[in-house]
Amino acid sequence: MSPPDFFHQGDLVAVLTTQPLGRALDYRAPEGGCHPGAFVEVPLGPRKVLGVVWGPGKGDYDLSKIRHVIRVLDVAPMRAEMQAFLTRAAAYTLTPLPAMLRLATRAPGLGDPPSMRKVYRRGAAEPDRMTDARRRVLATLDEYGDLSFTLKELAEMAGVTSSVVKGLVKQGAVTEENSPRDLPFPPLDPDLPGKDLTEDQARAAAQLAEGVRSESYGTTLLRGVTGSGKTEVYLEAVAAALQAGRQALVLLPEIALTEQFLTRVQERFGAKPAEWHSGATMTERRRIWRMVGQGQAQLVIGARSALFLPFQNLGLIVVDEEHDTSYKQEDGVLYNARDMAVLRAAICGAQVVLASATPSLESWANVEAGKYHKLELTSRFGPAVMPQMGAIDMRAEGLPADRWVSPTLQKEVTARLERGEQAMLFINRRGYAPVTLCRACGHQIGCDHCDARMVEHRFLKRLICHQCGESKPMPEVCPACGAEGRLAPVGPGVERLGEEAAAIWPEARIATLSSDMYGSARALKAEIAGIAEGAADIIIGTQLVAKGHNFPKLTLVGVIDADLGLMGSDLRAAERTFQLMRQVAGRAGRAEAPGTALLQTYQPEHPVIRAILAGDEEAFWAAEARERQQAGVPPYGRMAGIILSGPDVAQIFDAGNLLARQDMPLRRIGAQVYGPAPAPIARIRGRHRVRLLVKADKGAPLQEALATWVAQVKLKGEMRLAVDIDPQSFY
DNA sequence: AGCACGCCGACT
DNA sequence: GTCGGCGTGCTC
Repeated sequence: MSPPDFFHQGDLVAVLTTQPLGRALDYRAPEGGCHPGAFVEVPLGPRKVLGVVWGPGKGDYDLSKIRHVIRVLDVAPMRAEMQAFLTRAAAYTLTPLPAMLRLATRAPGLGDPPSMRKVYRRGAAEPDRMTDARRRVLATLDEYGDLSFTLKELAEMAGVTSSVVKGLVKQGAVTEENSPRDLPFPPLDPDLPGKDLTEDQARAAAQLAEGVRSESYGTTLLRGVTGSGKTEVYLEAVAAALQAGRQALVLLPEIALTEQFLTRVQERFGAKPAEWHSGATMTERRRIWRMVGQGQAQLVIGARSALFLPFQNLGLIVVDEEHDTSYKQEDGVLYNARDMAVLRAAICGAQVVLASATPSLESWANVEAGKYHKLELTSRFGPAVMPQMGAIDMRAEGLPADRWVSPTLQKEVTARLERGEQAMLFINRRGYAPVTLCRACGHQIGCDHCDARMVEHRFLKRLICHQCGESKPMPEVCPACGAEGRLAPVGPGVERLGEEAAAIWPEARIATLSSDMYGSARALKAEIAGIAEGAADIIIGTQLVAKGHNFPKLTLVGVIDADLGLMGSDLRAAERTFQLMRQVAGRAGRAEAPGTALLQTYQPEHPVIRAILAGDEEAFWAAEARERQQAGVPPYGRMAGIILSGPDVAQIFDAGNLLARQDMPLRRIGAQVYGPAPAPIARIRGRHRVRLLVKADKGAPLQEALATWVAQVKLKGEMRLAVDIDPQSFY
């Protein structure tokens, strides 16, 4: 029997709230009735809470106690496919459904009446004097017919200042009126001419567009080296979605990427898309949420949480830099946005494009298994070629302990500077030094709340814990033995490398780029743009610089410590190092000048280093796949992490041991439990952490088994248990 | 998540 | 006797 499409006043309805109750509660439909999926306000005890009409009521509760829905909110009802997506995502990640719903209602003031603001449209009168600027404003308004715009939008679109618009208002040529604050986004025009595509790109674009036009589910891995024009190609898929009247979503891993990206979108479609990210204001969030829900935002560019926006007619999801580990949410609801994108698309009949120069092994394996299509972009724009790569064997360089730039690398950088080119030194460590050591007693300054060492940030003049963000001023005396002036920085960070570079090349203009050195993402973007145009000779950077920025004058990249990340028990360490090194190397030689990438390493014979140097990706993936297959780990097996946390170590270990002993539900599906062991970071924010790992065969029903297994123990007090399906990070 | 209820020890 | 600690349970 299909679910009813309307509930009349007094009908029993099941309402799912964002309160952690674990299930929907029965209410009576309000006066005027409601649709399934309606966003409602319901009484819960003494409070009023937000909820969604999930379906017909179960009727298993004392009828006399059932209360009425207070009111239906003035937003588009949640679509059945969104309900299905949340339900399946909750089941997959073993997250309570209310927590999932919370992700989908992350907009402020959902229940508020629409707030007002001033908007501008074409008036009847003509201005007394026509100027160039005025003409542009009126032309812009005429172009969009009856649509109206805010002052800022209109001025920006016409390329004038707001005073021009205000002048026109005085003359009556433009009218000013109050209108709801949440306005539709300016329409995008998919029929504008795109950039010229190479034959390779055009072929890939055509295939993606064809997929989109099929209006059915499919996932394509779009692989192309840095600078091969992946963005232009998938923007054509976006164009196809818009032409078909469907919405599109582009997920990006870093907010630092969006400015460059928005400019490209604007060039392609003539207007800016909606931009959803953590830095968005409350007003922006509410507008995007509402407009997406009304189908009046055609394209959203966003961080992973944009997946939970209420799209009405989603035809395409692009996951750019799909291998990026920041797609895995690491606190709160643990989900991988790449996998959830595929799930959402499968439910609503949309296409997924996973774009990367260095795909994850998971995606590589899905292509091999025939689940994903694959498109390769090989040719590059212009004369640039992939950089030459070489290793610098640090064992032969005889470098003093507190220096990081080898003589060989130094010589190479100097040569570039003499030719007026740019060089980049890459190190994946923020701050000045990762360790602060007392030379008197050997004490290393740690965080008071975490089992982690504090990192000196000389630029901020503080010690910072990279786990919990706790910071304190740099102490004068050793906190352990009280010795004065004996604290010494150990190891390199990006700031310290900058200091060394300034000593080696006193004449050079050096720019150090680290996310914590700029007050805002905007300031950082401006800085990067300046550097790309040649405002610096030497760029010193962390991870940040590896992510898609274009530096046309850059011809040399020196990777200071290519060994970082090769070590440790993390099963993805080799994969991540491989991807990172490839990306960094891809920074060099994007314009006319050929590039070189040099990796400083103490283990030049390591398979990962050798694969990078040889540029032999297929060989690397094949070897890595073989190893994981033999070990039965993802993507050839399934894993889950269980983190028990609480204030008392003994208590969480007891709970962990109890769980490990009651492993019948897991044994039944042939899964094994390892642990409990202290989580690699055994204490975060004052809470101790213990971890169990579960390993199962690929086809095993892991989630159901985990659910029954975990339900056996009842945690008391402050103890918490979190299940992490497909863990990415092992520390 | 909140909030009430209730069962114990430490105070007026 | 009564104030308040927080462990337990409920919310349609």
